[in-house]
Amino acid sequence: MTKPTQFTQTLRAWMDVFMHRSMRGWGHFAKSTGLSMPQMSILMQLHHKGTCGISDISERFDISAAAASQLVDKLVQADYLARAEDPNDRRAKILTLNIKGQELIKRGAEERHRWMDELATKITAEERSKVTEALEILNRAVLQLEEKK
Amino acid sequence: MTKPTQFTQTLRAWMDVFMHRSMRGWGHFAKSTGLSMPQMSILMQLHHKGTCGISDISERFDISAAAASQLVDKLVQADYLARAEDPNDRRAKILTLNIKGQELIKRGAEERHRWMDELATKITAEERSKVTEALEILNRAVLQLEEKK
DNA sequence: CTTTTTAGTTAAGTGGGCTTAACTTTATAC
DNA sequence: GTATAAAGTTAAGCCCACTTAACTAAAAAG
Repeated sequence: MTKPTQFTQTLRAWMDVFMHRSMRGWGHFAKSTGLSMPQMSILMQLHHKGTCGISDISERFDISAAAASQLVDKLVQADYLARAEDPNDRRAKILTLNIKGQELIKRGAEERHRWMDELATKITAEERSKVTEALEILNRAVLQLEEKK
Repeated sequence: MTKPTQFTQTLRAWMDVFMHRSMRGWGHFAKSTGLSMPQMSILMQLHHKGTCGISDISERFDISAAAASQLVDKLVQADYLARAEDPNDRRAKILTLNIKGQELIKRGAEERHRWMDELATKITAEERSKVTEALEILNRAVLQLEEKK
């Protein structure tokens, strides 16, 4: 690990700002849609994973299965996601975002992408390609990290 | 804006993963400390800004002044922050993190920094310097963006 | 085939965040 | 100097997330 301090410091600084903005952004967006933050988080989780069961949500957010079931039920009733029976295990449910849910997440993401587009205008084309390359490196590293688990 | 698509796509991919991890991380950390997410957010906001008043919190999180006052009161009673009178405007209060609050935030940040350190082990020294440079570019761009407001 | 474990639901009750409304105190406007 | 606006606080009440407990139904274990 050569020069870990500068790397870490820079990454930290970036993280601080970036996370601050993201969380505030999602919070406001959730409020504007009438959904609570936990509900929105479930939709995001589902967007990320594609599909999951009640117990997955329970684990991810560290809440009881009962709480997960109740939250999901509201989202199902509001038509944001579908809850189907798992053919392989008839006790389990398979949750998937339906169109309304997908569009909601897309809209939320777009709002925050706007900030990134603004960011893009503040840097030159040359810098932009450097940043792109760097982020690709990071994305690849993340994949490696996730695979190992 | 030359090649905006690749840049945007990469930034988006990074953002997705990164935000997901950060939010889950903070959520779990908040729970482990016994604080709620709104309370934790106030501490983070204060860590970020250094100092602010009740009305600032009210605006930032889009809640009523009453709600902000109540949340702050709990944090004051739990000794996470200090609420002093503003000498320039005796109606207003000046909120600052005290030692306990600072250490809490530091601890929370460190936990997520551990992930970044893991990330650092997945990339070569050469890549690391590229990434560092790129993130510095982004940080500078963010500063420019914030100044303009 | 019986027992136990696992996935999920339902119900009752708790706690916390949030709101509105009424109020105090200080600053600003005219 | 009086009126109005602004910063916070307090209280009452609502809603929602969350928990525990009791339950159903299906899978796994023995």
